[in-house]
Amino acid sequence: MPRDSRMSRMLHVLIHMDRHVKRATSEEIARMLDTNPVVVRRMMAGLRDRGFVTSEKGHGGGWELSRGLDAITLLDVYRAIGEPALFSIGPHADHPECLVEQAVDARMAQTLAEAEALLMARFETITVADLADDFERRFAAHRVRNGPGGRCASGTA
Amino acid sequence: MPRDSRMSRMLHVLIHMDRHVKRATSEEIARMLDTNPVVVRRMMAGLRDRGFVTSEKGHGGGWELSRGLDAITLLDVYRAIGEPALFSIGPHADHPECLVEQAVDARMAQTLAEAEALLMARFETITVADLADDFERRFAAHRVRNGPGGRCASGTA
DNA sequence: AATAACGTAACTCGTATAGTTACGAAAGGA
DNA sequence: TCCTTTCGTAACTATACGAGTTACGTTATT
Repeated sequence: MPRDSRMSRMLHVLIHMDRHVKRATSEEIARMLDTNPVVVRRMMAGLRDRGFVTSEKGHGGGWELSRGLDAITLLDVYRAIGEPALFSIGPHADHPECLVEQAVDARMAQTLAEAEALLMARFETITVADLADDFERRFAAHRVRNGPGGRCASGTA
Repeated sequence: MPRDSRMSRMLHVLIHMDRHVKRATSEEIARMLDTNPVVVRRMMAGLRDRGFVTSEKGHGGGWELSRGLDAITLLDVYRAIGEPALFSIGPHADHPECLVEQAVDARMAQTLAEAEALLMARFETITVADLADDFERRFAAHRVRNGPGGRCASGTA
């Protein structure tokens, strides 16, 4: 399993906030993600700084969406969590002056950059609302199979 | 710097073996990569198992290319080192039954798979000989700037 | 005031590559 | 035969970074 799951987890949270909980504390979100409130605050700080969610302290506080899911792209979320490294493979400058190493690493960098550009282009096109629609389709199919039930098959949020 | 540099390093070694050293011990290769002979043997074991290089024990032993660089693609090398994980981002199954999580992770997986397919297609197209040609062009330009000199600007191999 | 919540620093944990040590096996030379 | 060179490999340590945890401060509501 890849080491960095922040993007996936933040998307998960945003959809739950839109569909199910409206305002949620870090504690509640932590239960959705099966983790700790501190991890949640850390991951969501960037989303707050960029205006996708707001946080309120004190009684009745918590997190709230500050715009519609159709106004948040996957690229927005990727940037909000700090644009973490995409690839786990890459160069390692053993002898930076070696022209062989330079040639190899330049091609590797260029090739990875193409893949990165593709990913960024996709991320820019897909909104969180698109993912929420995917969820609705799965949910409809789920109701056909299992009959009417809770809003989330997991019962956790 | 990405954590896994095996592919880049193996490409570097293959080109040096073709152009400069023909037969090299793990010790010599370790110096090219500024590392340890054991690390070299570990990384090259897969290349040997797939027939791209041979290893000989004892006096006068070492590593040797067993085919031309134009018969080795980047995909061959990627596979030979064990097809390591490409991406450092991805899902994290917190609540596998949650339909929201499923929807998010399915899209993420699909998008990453597209980028992976692009990379694999590129890797399949590019041969190590292409990288060696890149090196030759850099070397020619280097000689124009600095006059005739050693075969490798680093002097390390 | 007391309580509920976020904000954040600082530390530990998990995991995978990289690096190191140690030792065995094989090949060739003296 | 014995010694040296070299690969093969297990096992351990070092490093890096996201994730998880603890602790404590701040703010807002009751």
